[in-house]
This record gives sequence, C-alpha cells and structure tokens, in this order.
Amino acid sequence: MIYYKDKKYVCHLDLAMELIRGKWKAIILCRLNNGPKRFLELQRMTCGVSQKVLNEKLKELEGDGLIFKTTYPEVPPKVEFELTEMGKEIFPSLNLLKKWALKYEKQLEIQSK
Amino acid sequence: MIYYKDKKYVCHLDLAMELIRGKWKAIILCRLNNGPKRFLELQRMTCGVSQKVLNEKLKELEGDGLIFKTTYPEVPPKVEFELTEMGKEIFPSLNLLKKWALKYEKQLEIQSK
DNA sequence: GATTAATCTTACCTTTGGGTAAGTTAACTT
DNA sequence: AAGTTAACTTACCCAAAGGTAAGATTAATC
Repeated sequence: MIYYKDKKYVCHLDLAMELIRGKWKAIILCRLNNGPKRFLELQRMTCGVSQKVLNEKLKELEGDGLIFKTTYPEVPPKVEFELTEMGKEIFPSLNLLKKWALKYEKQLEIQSK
Repeated sequence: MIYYKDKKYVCHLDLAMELIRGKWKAIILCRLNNGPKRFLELQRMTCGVSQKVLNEKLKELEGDGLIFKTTYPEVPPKVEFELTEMGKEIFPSLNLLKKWALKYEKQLEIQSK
C-alpha cells in the first residue's frame, strides 16, 4: 500500500495508472512527445477535447510533474506545454501499449474509418 | 479515428487505454500474470475491490478478450480466471509503467506504509 | 433444518469525468 | 468603438465509475 497526495494505491502500477487516468491524458502526453505545443495546437491535434477538459488535464499533468508550461508575455497570450524528464520517460510504456493494440487490431475487430 | 464496439477512439493508444480503464483493470491483469486465479483469491490479492466491481471488471476484460474463465461444476462453485494470449502480451507495457513509477518514487514523494 | 461455502446479482447512493455554452482578459487591427 | 485573438474560467448538466449492503444459488456439513 502506497500513498500519494493523501490518497492510497495498492501498488506502483495503480498509481502510475492514476497519473494517466481519463480519456485524454495518455493522448496528450503522446502528442507532446515530439516537442512543445501550444494550447490550441494541442486541442486541434486531439480532435474531441473540449477546452475545459483540456485545461483540467493539462493542470493535472503539470501538478504531477509530467509537463510544464511556459507563458510568453504577449497579447493574445502564447503558452507552450512541454514534457518534463519524467513525462518523457513514460512514453516507452505508452508506445508499447499502442503497439499492443495495433498487433491485436484484427482480433479486436477494430474498424478504421 | 478508429472504431471499436460502436465507440470511436482518436488512436490505438486511446483504445488500449480504454481496455484497461478504471481503478482495477490493470491491477487485475497484473495479478493474473503468474497463473490463473479464483474469484475470491483475486479479491483478496487486490485489497479494496468490492465483489460487484470485481465482477464487472472481470466481465469487461473477458468481453474484450483479455481473460477467459473456466467454471468447474462444483458446489460451492469454483471459477478460475486466466489471461488469454492477448492478455499476456499487454503485461510488458504495464510492467514498464510500474517501473516508471518506481523510478520516480522519490520525486513524486510517494509514501510507503 | 440451519450453517457454510464461493460466485454472482440487485438496489441504491455518491463521486468523478466529461460535455456544451457562455463569459473574461487585454492588446492589436479595422 | 467594434471585432479578433489565445488562453482560460464558470455555470450547468448528464453519464459513468465505484462503493455498500443485501439477496440468490445449491450441495455438503453440522
């Protein structure tokens, strides 16, 4: 049993899953893997996220130390989101997951449209 | 954009995450990695799951082809849950995730109790 | 005939996640 | 002065996730 931010988890995998929990976090991390991105750029890359949720998720990822943001003092504002070292290092596992899904694409009867 | 069971996903990672979404699925898969387990055995191994939720999750995992169950015609019933080939092959990515969390244990200020 | 056993179900409730739609900010453009 | 822009924020809503507690099953055992 381990604790993180006053919540308990049954093991490290449990916690790791918590950090990327939800519809969008893993996708966001994946999108950030090839360089920093601006807010709207990120939103366009992940068609379907609402601004509200994207903001929430980015804040959570930042709060957990997976990404950081740079705010440029311009108007209209320019903000860039970037992976931290820890954020970069989670990519291999996400990539393996992706490859796994690709491998079993036929068996799962995934339809590409 | 891909489709699986009439729902759409932005990419294969999105779908893979869906298959292990929720508080318990990844943990269950991990527990099953060293051999088949009975229902109550699984529940005791993952302290905290309610019977209801464990049942739901096992059904979902079965429905997605990650595990299968064998029911022995006894009373009281004996049921064993086991990883399919696809289920076994997701383990490396989960294990990598776990190692990642272990690596950043100090930085995340995880408390072991 | 009541108890125990393991698996699964049902009813009910609360929390969380994510969606839409609209508003805010502040400087630059027209 | 009104419109445009990027990045948030806020109010509101609905669906999904997960929890507790209780019940169903059914043969063997006490």
